[in-house]
Amino acid sequence: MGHHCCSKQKVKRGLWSPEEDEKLVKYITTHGHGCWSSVPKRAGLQRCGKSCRLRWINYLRPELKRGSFSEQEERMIIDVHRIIGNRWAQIAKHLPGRTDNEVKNFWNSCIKKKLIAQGLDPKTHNLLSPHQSTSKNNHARNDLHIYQEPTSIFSVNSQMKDEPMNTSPPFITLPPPIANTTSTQIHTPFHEPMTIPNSHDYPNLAWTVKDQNLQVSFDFASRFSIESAPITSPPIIPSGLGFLDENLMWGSCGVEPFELPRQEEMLQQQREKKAQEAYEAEFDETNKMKGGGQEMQTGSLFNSSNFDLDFVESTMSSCGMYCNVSSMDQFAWDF
DNA sequence: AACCATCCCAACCGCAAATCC
DNA sequence: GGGATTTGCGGTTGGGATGGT
Repeated sequence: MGHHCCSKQKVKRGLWSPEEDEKLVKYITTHGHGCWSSVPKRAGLQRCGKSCRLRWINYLRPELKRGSFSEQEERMIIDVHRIIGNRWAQIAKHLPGRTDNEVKNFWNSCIKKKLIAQGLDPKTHNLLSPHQSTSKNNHARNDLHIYQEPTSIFSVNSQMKDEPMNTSPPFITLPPPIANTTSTQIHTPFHEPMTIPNSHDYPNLAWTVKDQNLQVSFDFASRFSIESAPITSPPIIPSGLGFLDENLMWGSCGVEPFELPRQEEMLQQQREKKAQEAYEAEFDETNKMKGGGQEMQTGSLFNSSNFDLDFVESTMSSCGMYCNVSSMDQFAWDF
């Protein structure tokens, strides 16, 4: 069984020796890695390029943080995993100095067990049914105050990921939003506490908003937010669309959950106004055509047969947001 | 002390996406 | 455009470390 990248050479496998580490570090710090498949030869190592890459990324990079995970890190992993599942590389991006492998190992060896002990299914974060969890486990759940009972939307999310797309996917249709009556202060890692309208109508709604510079997830149930990159452009959420991962989009309760950093405020207002105008203009022009002539009403459910998903994508992209709805079969839309 | 079971994590594997030519 | 190569990812494994008997 050979390696594609180095089938001719005989390659060493298994644990790396300190000498090999030294060679690799020395080579990469002076020359950079370049093409990984050429690294072993140039660095004088009898390894395959893939192995070198892995060793560097997971162990030798100077920016790596070693040692055990902090409580905040653990919490972050659980929170993000709840939304995006086993996407370790994505999760690791929220934890500076940690690798996907490290996060995955930590999950498998530690967090998974904790969740099970707390009566939660580590895959779905749903409560385990009584026959799945022991009485001892149920008892342990009493300690659990940070994990809310998981939401329907997460169940839907995981089902959609697991099921082939040619089956009829589960979906939710959100009722029309009710006027906001109260508001909630939430803390974000990137600016001062913000006020958002409460989401009483959709207490379990979660979403991820993405653009090139920002990825924020917000879960109304557990009230957390995360940041993966500095904000340099404003998040704009036209007409209350919410995202769950890049492939899933759900109508939201029609609130814009983010304020911008003060220094961005002016710029943001301009962008938002412009984007909103563009969006409205485009919508006015095309909604009848694209929407199959149907009147779009709050809470309407659309699918690929009566609505042009490209239109959604282009609309979102005109607002500077990344969105891939091609795998979606249907979604709800609030106006 | 010896044996065994379990845990943990570095490393491997196969696959898919991205990139190159 | 398409085959070859490279890169990146998630699942899995092997073996050393640790704990229990």
